[in-house]
This record gives sequence, C-alpha cells and structure tokens, in this order.
Amino acid sequence: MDALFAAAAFTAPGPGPLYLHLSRRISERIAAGGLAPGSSLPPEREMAALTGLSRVTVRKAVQALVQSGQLVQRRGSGTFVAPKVERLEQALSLLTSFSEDMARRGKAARSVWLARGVHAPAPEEMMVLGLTAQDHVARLERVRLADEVPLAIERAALSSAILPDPMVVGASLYATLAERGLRPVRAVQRISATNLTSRDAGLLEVAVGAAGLRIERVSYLPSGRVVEFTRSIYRGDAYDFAAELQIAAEPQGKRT
Amino acid sequence: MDALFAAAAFTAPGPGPLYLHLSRRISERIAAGGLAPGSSLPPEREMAALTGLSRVTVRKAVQALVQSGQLVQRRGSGTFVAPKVERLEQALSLLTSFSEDMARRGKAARSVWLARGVHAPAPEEMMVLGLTAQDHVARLERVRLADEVPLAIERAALSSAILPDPMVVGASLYATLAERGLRPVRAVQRISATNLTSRDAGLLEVAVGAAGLRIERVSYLPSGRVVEFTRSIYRGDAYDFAAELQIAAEPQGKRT
DNA sequence: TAGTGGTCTAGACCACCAA
DNA sequence: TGGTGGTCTAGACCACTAC
Repeated sequence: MDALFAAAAFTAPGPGPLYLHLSRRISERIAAGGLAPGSSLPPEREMAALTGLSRVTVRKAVQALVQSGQLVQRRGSGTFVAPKVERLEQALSLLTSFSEDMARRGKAARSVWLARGVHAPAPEEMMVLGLTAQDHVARLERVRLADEVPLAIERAALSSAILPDPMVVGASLYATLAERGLRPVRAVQRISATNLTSRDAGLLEVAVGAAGLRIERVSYLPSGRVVEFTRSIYRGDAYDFAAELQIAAEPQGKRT
Repeated sequence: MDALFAAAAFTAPGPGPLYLHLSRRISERIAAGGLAPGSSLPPEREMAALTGLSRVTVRKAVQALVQSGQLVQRRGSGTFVAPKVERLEQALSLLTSFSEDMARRGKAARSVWLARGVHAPAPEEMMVLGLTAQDHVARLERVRLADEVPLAIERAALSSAILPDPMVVGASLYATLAERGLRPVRAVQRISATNLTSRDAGLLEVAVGAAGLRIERVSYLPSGRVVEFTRSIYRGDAYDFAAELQIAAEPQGKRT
C-alpha cells in the first residue's frame, strides 16, 4: 500500500539529492490521483521513520511541495494534499468590477479592509498622481474574496483632492468616485510576477514564496487626469488574465 | 563596520524566528545600498560564526533571499548580491516579434533551440489544435535571450499539416509560416503566475521556485483556423506586460 | 495532554571552483 | 589544494491544535 515511503527507494537512490526523490514521488502520486485533495500525509516524523531519512530531509522535500502549492501544512494539525483551486479567467481589456465579475460567475464577492487613511505621499505616488510634497494621498488597502477564498490584495492611492475621505468608500471605490463625477474611463496596467512576501502570503492563505501576479494600474478621467494608482497582488494559482492580440504591421514577417 | 552580523543582534532577538531576523537585516542593507550589486557576502560558515547562529539557520536566511532574487549563490565560489535586472516592458495588445522588440530597444536577440521534432499529439494539443490521435504535431522549444540574458522559454506546438518540418524554422517561426501563407493575424493569450521548476529555473538562470509568468497563446489565421499553440515562461523579475483597459458598460458604477 | 509542525543546533561529507 | 556552497543526520525545544 504505502510503497510511497518504502525505505528501499531511498537507501540506493538514483542520481540527485534524496529530498528531491521524495518530493517527486509524492508529487507524482498526487498527480496520479493516488492522494486525493484534502487527504492527509503521515506526520513528518513518521515519514522520516518509514523512508529512513532524517526529519530535516523529509521537511525539505515537503516544503518544496508546499511552496509550489501541492501540499498544505497546518501547525499542530498535519500535512494535507492541497484542495483544487478553481482558476478564474479575467479579461484584460476591460475595466470591470470585481463584484460584478464574481456575480456573473455565481460567486459571492467580499472585501476585508486592511487600512484606510490619508497620508503624506510617497515619492512614487507623487510621480504617478502628480502631487507635491504638500499634498496628501488617500490610501485604501483591502483583500478581495470570492466565496470566502482570498484572491487578491488591492492597494489604491488617490489624491486627497479626488477622495478627501477614504472612509466614505463602501464596497465599491468606483461607485464612490462616480457619485462625485470622477469615474475613470481608461486605465493602463503593468503585469509582472513576484514571489509573495510573508505578509501577502498570509493574507492570501498560500505558502510564503508562492508565485503571484503583481498588477499596477493607473486610471484616468476623460480629461486625462489621473484618478487612482493601484498596486494589486493576485494569487498566481487562482487567476488567469486573458488578452486578445492583433497582428502588428510587420512587412518582413518577423516574429515573437 | 560589519554590524550587519553582530552577534548581539541575535542573542537577544525580538519576536520571530532568528533566520527571519537575519534575512531582513541583509535585505534592508541591500535596499539601503550598503551592499552593492555584485559584491560578495562572507562565506556561510563565517556568517554563522559572526552571528553566533548555526550554519543551517544562516542558510535558511540566505535561501529566502536567493529565492526572492536578491542574492545569488555559486557553488565553490560564494554568495553575491544579485545584479540589477533591467525590466522590459511589452505591450500585450500587439502580436509583435521578439527580435524586433529587442532591436527597438537596442538589444541583441538570440534563441537557443532546446528541441525540435514531430510527435504524436498530447491530449491538450489535440483539443486546442483540433487534431485526432492519428495526426502529428511539430514541437519547437527554445530559450529567448536579449543581450545574452535569458528572458523566456517558448514551447510551441503546430499541426504537422501546417508545419511538416520544424527544422526549416530559422530565427523566426512567423517568417517561416508567412512563406507558406500561414501567418496568424490574431491570438488569444492567458497569463498566470507560477513558481519555476528546477529545469525552467536553470534555463532562465534564476533560483528554483522564483516567480515566472506563464503565458499560453493560441493564434489564428484570418479564416479562423488555429495555427499555433504556444506555452511560454517569462522571467518575473525581467518582464512587465503592459495593457490598456477601457471602461465596460456599467450603468450602476460598480467597480474593481 | 498528546501529537503536530516550526525552529535551531553541531557536526559531517560531498561536489564544484579557483588558484 | 583549500575554500565554497549543497546535502544529510540525530536530537532538542517551542508553539499550536485537537481532544
């Protein structure tokens, strides 16, 4: 049954480190469906005894799988196969509403506020929002959840001339802006990948170092004035951004 | 001078694990410019002696910084502050050429072929390319470099009806297709984040587990026929994808 | 209270790199 | 050849969870 942890496989290992062998064995077992999502692995000490490896080595093998999102560890409780995460697809060309997106998918959208306040602007905020050191910025920070699964962290900065009191914002920042006639109509985004910090990983309930999408967005009024500067972190395992590309004018026919 | 590793800071530590303290101290020193890119840190054994920590603990602190891309370790050589990586910005709305993009930036584009051949199609390839089990796919795998810095891994799959012999492809797949009158004019992309596997990390010369952008692209002929199915991995620390968003029709003014 | 994961240690050997 | 990072061990204590 549990040939997975048979000592024989580790006494005369093939090439490569022992922890990688164990890591791969577990990973393959999961992929093959031999370990269902939510099912538990033996305690670390038991895996060590079964395989004949030290607990440190077992931990290193398990850590690799935790970081890549295949396993979840809970202190005092145990090690479990990670539940399957449903990937959400999001169009990149439309400035849409998180709540509406979720409603369209039949999911309950919710926000948890982490911070709201007015501060002196950071240099980057001065640059992007066009502020001086004497101006102030309203900062809004929250976690976005769908069906109670945290999907993203949003950190928005707006000139206090545009949003004097961040406490008046309810579920929707754009709704608040719209009431003041300051709804953005256009935005520019930059997308990159990053390893989640300990803090962000905790907020998104994934392992430290897991991959996330970092998205910076600057949105504009019809007049061209900047409205908001938002830096978001999306869970890499739960989000797909979809974009459509058109061919560029390319007489020579070179290529990507 | 090297108060960075002063034992005093670790004998009576504040809250939290010792390795995190060390990790943060080094990270802050780098951010403050006190450790220039390319400069070396003391050997692990020396850091352990200086701080009064065990080598295992020092390694754990260093590993965190290696994984997040702040440090680089070379076996037999030492530990160094990572060189600054220039971020490249790439428009998401245009199907452009890697070589041309790089030329526009004054960089030398180069490809290293990893594999080229004709195979039986994988299930996913059958789905996307519309093949049967009797058809064949041409697979092309290469690393893209700019000024000798590896930026991306591209894995393309095409029906062998479209590309019978993958060996005829030169620097540009699209140029080869264009010669046959099969140049795509439209594509759909999906972007997500992932932790790099050991193999991909090696190819891109970054740490295992570093964050990367995974991009799947399906491109089409004017007729709507699928031309290629490409799965790429981009370095998260070197690439920014830029997209412009237009407001969606939203009478109620909800929001992101 | 018993069991789990989280941290930490001291010491060992190996593989690789540079002189 | 000497020094570096990479792997591995046996054992200890702590913090948290579940009962």
